[in-house]
Amino acid sequence: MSNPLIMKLEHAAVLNDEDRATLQRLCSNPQYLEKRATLIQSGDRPENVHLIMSGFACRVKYMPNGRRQILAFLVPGDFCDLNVAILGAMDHAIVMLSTGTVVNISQAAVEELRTHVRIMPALWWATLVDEAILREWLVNLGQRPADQRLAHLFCELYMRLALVGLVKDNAFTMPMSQEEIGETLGLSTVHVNRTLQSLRVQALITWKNHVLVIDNLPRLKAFAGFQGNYLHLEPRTA
Amino acid sequence: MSNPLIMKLEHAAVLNDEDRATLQRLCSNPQYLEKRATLIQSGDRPENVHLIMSGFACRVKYMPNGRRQILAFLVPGDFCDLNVAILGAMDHAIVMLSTGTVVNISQAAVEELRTHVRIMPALWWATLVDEAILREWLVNLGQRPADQRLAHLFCELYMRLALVGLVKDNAFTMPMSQEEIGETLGLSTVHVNRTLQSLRVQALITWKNHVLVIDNLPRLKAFAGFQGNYLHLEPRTA
DNA sequence: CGAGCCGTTGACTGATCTCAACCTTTGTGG
DNA sequence: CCACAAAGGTTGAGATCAGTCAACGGCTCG
Repeated sequence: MSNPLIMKLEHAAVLNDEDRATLQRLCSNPQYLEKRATLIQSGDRPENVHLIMSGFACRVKYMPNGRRQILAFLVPGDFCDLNVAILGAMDHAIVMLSTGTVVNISQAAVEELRTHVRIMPALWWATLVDEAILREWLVNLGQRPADQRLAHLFCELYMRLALVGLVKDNAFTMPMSQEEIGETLGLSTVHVNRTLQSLRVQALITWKNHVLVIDNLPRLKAFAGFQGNYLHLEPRTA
Repeated sequence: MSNPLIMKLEHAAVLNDEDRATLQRLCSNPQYLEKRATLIQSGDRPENVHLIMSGFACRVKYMPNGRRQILAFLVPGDFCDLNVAILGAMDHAIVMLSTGTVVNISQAAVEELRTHVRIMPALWWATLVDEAILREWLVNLGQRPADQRLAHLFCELYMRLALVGLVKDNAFTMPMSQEEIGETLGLSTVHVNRTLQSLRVQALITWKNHVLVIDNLPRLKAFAGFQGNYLHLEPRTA
């Protein structure tokens, strides 16, 4: 057993066994979902909160011209819409990028969760880290050329997936297509393809069968200009 | 008297006179700041929370090559670092884009503020709207060409500034330079300049002496593909 | 009156996009 | 087990949006 939510929140707060049990109890009854399944539509006022247990999902906005922009990757341990009750309605959709499992948590259970003194700040920490990631993605689109943009995304995923135990032998599963990477980074599919080849030629990455291997993470980080502080993983001194 | 913080939060929650008095009390003793003054450095663990009362500031990340990406505009009524205590350290800086006034609020006062049942959710609403704006900026950089990108930014500023009473006769103050707009939208200064001229020629905007006039907002919105729902200003039905 | 910042313009370069074709892998039904 | 279709990956050629460099003009402020 290894619960990605618990693994993630352990980085935000010191939890005790009771906290862990509370969180574990939430995660029963996961629901199986296919790739491309829409978890939440833009405009929805979901009654349940969704938590990714396995597989990848993404936040996405659809444009009038038929294109779309992927706004975030949601990996195991990530909430999709924890705070939607505060905002009222979703301003974007949530879509699966792979098959996966998701648990539905009622608003009442979320409210109950927020009464736990160590869990509540950890949940807000997760929300604020999501926002910090969003800021770094803006830097990525605004300032970095395509090759560094790809490399930076890979570094971030490496760090985030390592956090929940999904990196093994410097490798992790990348279920999304090149088109979806393009929709994430504001690049055309063709250019993503050529850029990936360039990264492979430079021996910065290997990508085959939806598995990404990063043999030399420091080198990839240097290439991308990756500074991981925005993930706020350093133990925080009181 | 018109307090931008109160005006803004009235859109998030129903406040009573006591709430308004509490908020008003916070905003005494504003500090005057020059353009380009750094409010907070990246890495700081501020003891005080900063609230913009007049003028513009921005969130910004500096790149190793000397460039920078502006991540958000902070306008009157916006908090700079309301939740920094949860994250531990700032992952970006806050810099003034114009002269302005800012109030410093101690962490203790913020904690006290969060005990008010109507104010607390309004503060989280403000944080989540900031995140929603960030998502839309990502769409802006990832999907829209330069002219629509500029137009979209102007539409958003119009809406946000109208909220705090800073739009008069379809016009508002735009204190930032073209270079700073470029740093915001991931465009070169030269290209911002040419794109602005193009918008002027199309009679979509007028910009002179740091005042932006939008005579026909619906037309500008249509041009930009602006959908304001991400600002979450609609009155929320319970 | 000069310095410096900001805005403007022209010429050239280059990163990325589009379109279109073709190849490879995967999944499915016969 | 094969045949085919569909999806995803790859390649080439040409177009274009946006960047760079460099010069110049006009304010503003000391």
